This record gives sequence, structure tokens and C-alpha cells, in this order.
Amino acid sequence: MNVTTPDITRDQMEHAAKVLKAIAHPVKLEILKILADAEPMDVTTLCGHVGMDCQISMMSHHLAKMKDNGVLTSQKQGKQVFYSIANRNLLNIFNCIENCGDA
Amino acid sequence: MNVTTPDITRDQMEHAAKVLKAIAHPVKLEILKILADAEPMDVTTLCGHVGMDCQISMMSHHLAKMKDNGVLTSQKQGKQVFYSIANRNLLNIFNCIENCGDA
DNA sequence: TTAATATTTCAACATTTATTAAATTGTTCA
DNA sequence: TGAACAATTTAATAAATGTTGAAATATTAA
Repeated sequence: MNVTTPDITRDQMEHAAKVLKAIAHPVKLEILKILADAEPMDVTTLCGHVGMDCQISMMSHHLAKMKDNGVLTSQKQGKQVFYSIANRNLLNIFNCIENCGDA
Repeated sequence: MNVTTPDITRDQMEHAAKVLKAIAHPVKLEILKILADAEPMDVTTLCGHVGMDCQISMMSHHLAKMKDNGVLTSQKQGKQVFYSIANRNLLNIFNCIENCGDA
């Protein structure tokens, strides 16, 4: 038995890699962080929070990819689409990131 | 103040994205997991553990990238180069992955 | 029905990754 | 020295990603 890391199968590894790929981008991480504190949020508002050079089309692509990989969920309400975090466990990644900040 | 996620600066976000990119790949995650339980390890042995279709050149590329991004460290000993995990805090990512396995 | 708004999709392009084979460097040892 | 081994580097190519603007879709309101 192994005390350092949990046992993870090949399939889980593939899945994990997909999820990590889906968030391994500064803007995507920022989206995640914004939603973490104020979900659900619609695309335009989210774009405003991301700031400066945010384009709605780019935002939509990022959101779609994260949704495709099970990171986010969405719900249409009128003209807007509100995004939420599918599984808040994923947010632990920020703790990890903070601890590893100077790695 | 914010209780859900730690405050993270733009720079930290950029850095985090780079680190995540450097490990968001099934083989790279596997390398990390193998080293987690048996570091340090030389390239050829590592390649054997990864199994099946592992080519030494590919392994070297993966290792170099992970090293470049501060995920791994290396130490030459004779003909061999032994790799280790730079900061074991990063291994928390596996817990996160396990919990989010069915996200 | 038309106009306005919100979001997605499409298409194009540049950039980055992943993979593989071949050539190269460095080390040990006969 | 030179053969054998370990690992890296280089180069070529395919595949995936990121970015952008324009067009398309859907919803609401006038």
C-alpha cells in the first residue's frame, strides 16, 4: 500500500489530464476564481470581471471548453447564459497553486 | 475578505497556468506519480515504469519541460540523470484529481 | 414583425504541443 | 583510444490551442 499518493488508474489519469488541460490557462483560471466567489454568472458580466482585453467570443470559447470537460455547468435564463462550477472540489487546486507558488 | 479561495495575483495565475500546462498530460502525470513513490529515478528506469510504448526521447522531452517549469529537479550521477519532484506540495493535485474523478 | 441584446458558431490564422527518428554529447570501462 | 551506454538536442511533422472578427442563433421587448 501506498501512503504518499492515492492510487490512480490509467483512465483516471487520462481524465485528469483532460481536466487539467481545460483549466491550464491564465484566463481560464481567472474565470474559475471569479465563479468560485460569485456563481452563477453570465458571460458578459464574467467578461467584465476578467477585465482589460476580454472579448466575448474568446470568453465563450473558454467557457465551452471548460463545460465540455465537466469543469463548468451552464443554465440559460432569458437571453443570458449563467455559468457555475460543476464540482467545487476542483477549487482545491488553488490551495495547491498557492502553496506551490514559488516552486 | 474571501473565505472560499485564496487571493491570487495575476502573476501567480500566469505562473500557475504554466505549471499546470507542464503536467496536464497523461504521461507527465504518470511520471509525477511514479516519482512520488520512488524518487529519485533515472530516465531509463522511469521509462520502464511508464511502460508499453515509452520512448526514451519522448521521456526526455517531457522531463525537460517539467524541469523547465520548476516541477522537477535533476541530478547527474555517472551516465545517468536522476529526476526528483521539486516541491511535493504539488502532489496534492492527485487528491484533488481523485475527488474530482467523476466531475 | 422588427429591433436590440446575449451568446454561440464559423472560419482563418498564428502559436504551441506532442511524437518520432536521427544526430550529438558526455560518461564509463575494457 | 574506442566501444557501449545514458541522455539530450535537433529537426520534421502532425495535432491541438488560442485569438479574432464576422455571421448566425435565440430571446426579449417595442
